Amino acid sequence: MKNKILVGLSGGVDSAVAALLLKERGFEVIGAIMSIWDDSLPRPTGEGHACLGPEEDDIESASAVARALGIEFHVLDCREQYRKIVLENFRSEYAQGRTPNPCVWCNSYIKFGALPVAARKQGLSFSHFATGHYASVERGEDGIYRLKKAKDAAKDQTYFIYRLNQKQLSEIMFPLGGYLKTEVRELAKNSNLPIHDKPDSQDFYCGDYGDILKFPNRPGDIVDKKGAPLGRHNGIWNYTIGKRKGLGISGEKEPLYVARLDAKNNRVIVGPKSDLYSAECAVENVVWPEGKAPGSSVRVLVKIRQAHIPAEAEVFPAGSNAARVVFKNPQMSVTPGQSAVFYQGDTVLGGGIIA
RNA sequence: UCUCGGGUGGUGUAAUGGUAACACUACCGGUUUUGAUCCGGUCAUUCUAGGUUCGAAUCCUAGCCCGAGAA
Repeated sequence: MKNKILVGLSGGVDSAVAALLLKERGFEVIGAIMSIWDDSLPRPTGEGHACLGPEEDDIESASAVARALGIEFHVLDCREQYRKIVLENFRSEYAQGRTPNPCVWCNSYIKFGALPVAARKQGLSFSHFATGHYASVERGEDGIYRLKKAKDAAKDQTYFIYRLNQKQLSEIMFPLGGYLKTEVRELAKNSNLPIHDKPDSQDFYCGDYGDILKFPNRPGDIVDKKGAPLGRHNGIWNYTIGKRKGLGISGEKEPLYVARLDAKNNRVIVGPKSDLYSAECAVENVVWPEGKAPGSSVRVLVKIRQAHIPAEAEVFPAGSNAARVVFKNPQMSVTPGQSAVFYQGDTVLGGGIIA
């Protein structure tokens, strides 16, 4: 008996090759793309490919891939959930002077949440759900599913999907986990997939974030640690901790970075790089993919943003959904709203949102 | 009005006779499935007008402007 696999297509190379590989392995494959773009939003002006944007082209690409592979293809409406969960979080976090990571929310609750649910609601039946993410899932001898890093360390996406739970992990397949990006492109090309030379998408949204946030300007001071005004801003949501560009403060001996966002007083606090290091941080909304929090503190490697080199740290669980992270060496730009993901070797042990 | 000091790119400084340096900002590009970091690149003929000199940001003269002081 063949398992039926639903593959989440994006219109890009990775998901296309994921579907290709599954098909070659003899699975019956169904393709689906989720629709998240809300036409009431202004059309982004920027160039390039982003997750959120008018999606006719992506749907067309995904459809072409499905045709090339000879598989079923469906468009699943996830707009409502996307708006409620991802965009809502995006706005509320920025409003509080925090820096959200929409990819984390989208993956856990839309791609690996609303999407398969919508598919089943539409009558599709499948045993597993696959995507083109660079990550791996392994089932241990103890029956527990573990999320592990991809072979291609540079492309590993576990940081974005650490919130997946046992139920989700049990039905997920990541066909690309053992491949390098270069190999994936090669496969796409050799199989004549129509999108083999499509550039990687990189952004969440390629327009002006203000279009999504819809916040009116709220000017305030940019100050140094002592509170001395150095410049002005039009809204603290235009800044994130560690940001250097765009401050417009000249004549300093060394570059200034955003050290803190003070939502209450509508101020951006800046300082030299040396002001950006934190020895520890509190993490909330913590999840433990294996099921429950460790009984005691654990030594792990913690990644506090995508492209951060994981840092040695000790995590002290506080109840089931909070924790305190103490870094061995202070880390730069520990940013509230971003995720801290805990790794033991290649395995994702848990993670949460930096408080 | 007088005296002293000073006027170099968007900002802060350097170069005191040999064709303008450094940092910051800004912009452009690269890296990056979070507009972060990081990396590369670009941006001044030195307040104005004369003069001295083979040659001046650097010396001289006048003007303009800024700061400090002065019945």
